[in-house]
Amino acid sequence: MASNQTGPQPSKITVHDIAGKAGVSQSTVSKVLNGYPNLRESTRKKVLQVIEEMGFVPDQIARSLVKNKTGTIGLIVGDIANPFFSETSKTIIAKARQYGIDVIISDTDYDNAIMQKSLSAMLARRVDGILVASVEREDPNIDRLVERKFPLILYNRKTDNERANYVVSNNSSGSRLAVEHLIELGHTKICFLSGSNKYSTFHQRYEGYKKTLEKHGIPFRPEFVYMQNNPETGLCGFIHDVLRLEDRPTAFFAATDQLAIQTMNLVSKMGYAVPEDFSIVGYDDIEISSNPFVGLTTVSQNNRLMAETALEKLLGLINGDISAEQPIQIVLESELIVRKTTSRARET
Amino acid sequence: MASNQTGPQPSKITVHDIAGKAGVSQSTVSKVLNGYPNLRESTRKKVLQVIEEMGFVPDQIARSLVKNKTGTIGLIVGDIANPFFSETSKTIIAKARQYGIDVIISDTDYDNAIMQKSLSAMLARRVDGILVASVEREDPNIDRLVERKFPLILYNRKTDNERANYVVSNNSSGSRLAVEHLIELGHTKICFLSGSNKYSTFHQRYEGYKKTLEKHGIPFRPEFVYMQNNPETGLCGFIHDVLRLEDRPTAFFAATDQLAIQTMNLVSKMGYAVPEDFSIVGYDDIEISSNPFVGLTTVSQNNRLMAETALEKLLGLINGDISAEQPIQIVLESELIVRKTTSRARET
DNA sequence: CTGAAAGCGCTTACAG
DNA sequence: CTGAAAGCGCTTACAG
Repeated sequence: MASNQTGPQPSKITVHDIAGKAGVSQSTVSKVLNGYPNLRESTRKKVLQVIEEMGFVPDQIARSLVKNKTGTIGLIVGDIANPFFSETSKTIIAKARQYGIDVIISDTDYDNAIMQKSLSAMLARRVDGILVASVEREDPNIDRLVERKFPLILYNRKTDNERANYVVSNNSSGSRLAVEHLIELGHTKICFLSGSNKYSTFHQRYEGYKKTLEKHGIPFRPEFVYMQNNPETGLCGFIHDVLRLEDRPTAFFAATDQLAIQTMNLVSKMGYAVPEDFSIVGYDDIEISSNPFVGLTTVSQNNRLMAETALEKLLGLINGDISAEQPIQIVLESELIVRKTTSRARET
Repeated sequence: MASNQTGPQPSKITVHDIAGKAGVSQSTVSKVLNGYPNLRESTRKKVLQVIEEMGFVPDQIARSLVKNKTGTIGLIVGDIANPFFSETSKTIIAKARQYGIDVIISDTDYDNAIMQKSLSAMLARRVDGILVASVEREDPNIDRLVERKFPLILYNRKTDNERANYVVSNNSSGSRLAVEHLIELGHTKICFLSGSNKYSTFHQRYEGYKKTLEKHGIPFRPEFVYMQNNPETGLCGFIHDVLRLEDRPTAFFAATDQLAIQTMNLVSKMGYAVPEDFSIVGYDDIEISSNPFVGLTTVSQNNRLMAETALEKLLGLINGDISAEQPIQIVLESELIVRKTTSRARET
């Protein structure tokens, strides 16, 4: 009976208190709480009334312990300040709330060590399932969860593990859309600007770029490819170098809107005009891109659908509506949005 | 002994299993887990080894139940897709992780009903404390928590409740910076564009705008103020109306970068140039604003500091390092960042 | 239709 | 230095 140091904290009222006031047993209170059917209507009423009067809210921690289910899921993103992640998180959080489930969020900053820690913290906290928005193509921690058949859905990026559940968009065909648009405009010297190959998204966008060139009989040129692990540092140097080439590019296809916008900034600082001197296509259709001041031509993924699908499948897995035997593997199509950063190539 | 429907889920290993293998009692295992000092070094070693071997991770749910502490906090934002909220969330999530505490996130979409539900869900889930990034000036649910002295820190926006803990920036002086900059450039006909008055941020920015005009002997004109509850809908109409006035404004001070950028778009569509025809100042310094294509002059809050301070204070409250007797009320200063959307007024 | 009892997986006095 | 026991706040068979 130590005095509570936080002061007049209304000392927790429990199912036991309700039972007392209502003149029933704990079990009965619990049964009304859980919608148990065979209860006399009058006792249900009475209990409900006392609960209301005392403002009782059952303790989810205790409930979780016995039910072996917490009503929480984990959400792991690469960078919540990146619009793609925050927009999909918003969808997931809103939808989860509708189902009464809470989300524990983690931001890995694309760091494997943090990913691992987040995963194990979430498991220790007994989340019912996990959504991962950014994995590398190889990730042993994810493999372990897949093997255990722990409810897990990767979205946006997937691992190479063939048994993993994922909801991604068709990055290869997205690239094809972008590159063919450029080709139709008469461009043949097209640079590819991208993030690291260790992510399936960039890997596939890169493959799509190469295949599309090949399909149209355009030679692939390694010196036209920028695919740094650290996309922020070297872009400026790359652009300068590639523009110094005798046979320089007339167009840039960036695997990311952020990269596309940086490129726009760089070339305008160098005195060039977009799209007059260079056509630029991005990928992602983040919010800024549609801003009239930017007007970036880009490949748009259906973020909302991706996030909703991922959550829906996860919940299905959790409550057993969906069998965990067959991996869930969903590929969404993307579309090209033509705005004002692309135009006909000057020299054909 | 029902067969587990999820299959070869490695049936949960407990402190009891560890105790068995290590030849000690549960209590002892628990003691090494909790760093209890008086233990023979050899038994500690032994237990640690078994834990390692079996890959045992203690169940946080069970631990939370008995410790009456969950190691989680709640984070409530108005709109995670808004850069201000996602950037501050990132800071909070990262810092919380360093302390080993998990964050349950909620996005209210500025809806009071969702706010209330989020709050009670978090309490039921027994979070150790709550951070709220967007409250209205009046909020009875918050008042109740304040009265109970539940660990709670408001940041960015605060309620009118004088006992509430908060970390905000000085919105009034931020406005003064913006308006005086415009006045120095020779502007006297300055519009104020803002979100709803029901938020302390906008309320104070509005007050700052009015006071600064007054201080400089410039008459306040109600027709120059746009302060809709729904900022997205009516801006276009307002701009058109105000520009049709005989004595029309030469500058716009927007209480939000988003509003400022929308205004830039609107007036450019109408054929005007910024800053030649109109000067525009924003508030927030979101990422796009520094983009060379936008180059918005704006008031910058120290988001990172605000978020860090809020979390730090919350943790202090939770572990009792900070007394809950005196409200924690911190006001951070902001600065003006002059870029290229403001210039000298044409007609003086 | 209702209640007594056991138990979820831990921790914490209390004894020894 | 270590263990037996009680308990955190619920739910769930099992009896009746």
